[in-house]
Amino acid sequence: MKRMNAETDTRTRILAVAREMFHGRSYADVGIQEICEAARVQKGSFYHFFPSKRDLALAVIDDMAGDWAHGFVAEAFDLNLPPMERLDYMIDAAYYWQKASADLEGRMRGCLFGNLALEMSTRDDVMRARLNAVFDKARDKFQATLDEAVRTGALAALNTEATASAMLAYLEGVILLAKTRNDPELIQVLGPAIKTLRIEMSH
Amino acid sequence: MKRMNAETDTRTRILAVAREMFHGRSYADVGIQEICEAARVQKGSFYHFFPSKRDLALAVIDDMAGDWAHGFVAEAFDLNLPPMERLDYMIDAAYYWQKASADLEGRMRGCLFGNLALEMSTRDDVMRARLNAVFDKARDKFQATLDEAVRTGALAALNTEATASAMLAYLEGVILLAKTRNDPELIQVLGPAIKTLRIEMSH
DNA sequence: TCGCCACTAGACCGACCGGTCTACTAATGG
DNA sequence: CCATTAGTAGACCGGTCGGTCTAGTGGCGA
Repeated sequence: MKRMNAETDTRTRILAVAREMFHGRSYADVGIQEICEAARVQKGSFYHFFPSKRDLALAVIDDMAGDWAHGFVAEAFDLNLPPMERLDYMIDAAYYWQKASADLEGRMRGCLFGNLALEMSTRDDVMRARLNAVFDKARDKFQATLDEAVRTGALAALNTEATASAMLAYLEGVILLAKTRNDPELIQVLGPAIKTLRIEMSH
Repeated sequence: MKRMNAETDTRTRILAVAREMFHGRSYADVGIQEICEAARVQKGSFYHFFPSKRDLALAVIDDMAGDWAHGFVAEAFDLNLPPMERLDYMIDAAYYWQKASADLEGRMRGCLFGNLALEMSTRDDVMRARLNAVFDKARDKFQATLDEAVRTGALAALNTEATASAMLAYLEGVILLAKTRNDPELIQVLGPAIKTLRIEMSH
């Protein structure tokens, strides 16, 4: 690498702008030209860093998944809280995050991964697989939490893997509904019920 | 109307083709020309019936919402079954429906309304409102079922409106996750847990 | 029978799409 | 100090987008 200073690095700028735009609109609705303008970059530079729009999207997914893993998801789950309270913490975090963008831009953007998953799953298997991996990681976090809750006796024994998937599904569903209503408050109303979800162990 | 025979009516054909394409791919990914070719119709005819692509999408939403209301949703909820078992019936219906298209086309298409909601909610408020109305109707079905379950004593008193929303959210979330995994079986695994969802009455 | 009009046919439009290409700049390693 | 090369600039490409427009066509009511 020639440029080692990454602060306003071109690639980073493209990535940041693309993330915002994909999140707030959709993959298909955002053009490369538009991204370039917003990032104050020329087409030539863009295609120097990313072979195609699709590869940019893949990079955006990885980028945000990384931020997630080291950001508020890690916070929510690795906290010094009783396991079941961590779920409340993470619902809260989701709520405040969505509320912030709703207040700022007037509309809820929902979950980037969920948005992309529904838009792209039937069109691009590689992207689908990537999104799938992100969801798997999230499910693992839920499952670890549930395992701990069972271990400490806070929760009666259950199928933690399936229940973890169910919780992730519920979270995505709540965000979907809230986005459709354009009302982040729905997350606060419905969110806490995530703790009631149970899938028993199969015998 | 001049043409009263609606069987292979042009408008109907366009609507049917558009529904399939929007459902299996996405709004942005499907072009009008493509729709016209598949429906064996010329652009002129298309724009005779629909003022714009967006209006077509609106019509598709209404069309499918109608089919739903009189189709399997009505079946699932108006059945002569104990209320809580109706939920199982409707999970089953969702599973078989998704499995059918997965087997046929190799990929799960998910829920047309959920797909469109995430793609279009931030771009078109009218479409968002329309989708929202569809979800509201679905929630009402859930709520009526829950009310009945409470009335018959099958379920302890709870906030039926909020719980109904939660159930709808969960269903959409499960379908989202299953679509991302491209695995309809997930609906069968996670679906039944919909009955464990509970939001208590606020005091 | 004639005129009206729902409907069809398809050429055409400007804008924009994702992507390519060549020319240039400038920092770096030898 | 020069050669190399990462990165920038932006004109350009064919194709497709949603949408328009004009010229029919054909069946039905008067």
